[in-house]
Amino acid sequence: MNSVFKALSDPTRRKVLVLLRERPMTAGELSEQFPVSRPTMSAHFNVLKEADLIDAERRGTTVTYRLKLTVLEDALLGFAQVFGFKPPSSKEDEK
Amino acid sequence: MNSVFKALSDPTRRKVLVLLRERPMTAGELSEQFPVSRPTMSAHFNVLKEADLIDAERRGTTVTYRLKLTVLEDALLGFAQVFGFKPPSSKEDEK
DNA sequence: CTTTTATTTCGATATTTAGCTAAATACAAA
DNA sequence: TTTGTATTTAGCTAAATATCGAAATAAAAG
Repeated sequence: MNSVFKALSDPTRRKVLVLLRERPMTAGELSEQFPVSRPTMSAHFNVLKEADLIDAERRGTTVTYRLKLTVLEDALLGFAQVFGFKPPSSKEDEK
Repeated sequence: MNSVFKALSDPTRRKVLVLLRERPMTAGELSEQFPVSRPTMSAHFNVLKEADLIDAERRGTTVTYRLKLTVLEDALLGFAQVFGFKPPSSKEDEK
């Protein structure tokens, strides 16, 4: 859980997670969204992998990253629960 | 919000927040709970103050720190909501 | 006014982190 | 098998962070 919070402490990495929320994306696609070099992005992907927040699958020359939602959810909600936070009710819930 | 996640990235600081969840505590009381020096703890308190997660009140020679729950809640649940996490239903909720 | 107690600031050091460029690797295609 | 494309690794620097002991500050007590 420490590694998860460490991973979340960088805004670039948080944004990567948000992007992956929609669909898996390749290292290249992700890198395009940020004003930093590809090696730097690769290092960020590694931190996220170490924290088990994403996983990687190689297909030919490309590597596709996928969000591991449950790990993120457990860390975030687990910590939130310690403080007794209730989530805001969304429109979705009310349907 | 970046400063909040930065603040949460250190286990000592997360534990300080957990301790303050029960009641406000002085710098000294908090420091006793950790195997680091008082100056180091003071630096951690500063990071938490910068992130607006705690506030300080001086009474005589002691300084009492208090958790600012709403700031923590907004950051945590705000981020969780981006991912559509629903919090686990607690026994409390069901009462 | 001097001493004691609680806490913070200062100054130094060690470690970690984010970033870069250049080089290496892994495949696919020609 | 050479070339091209995608990505990672290596090696580096600069900046940020965590830590310490010693000194400074703030307030109360004697």
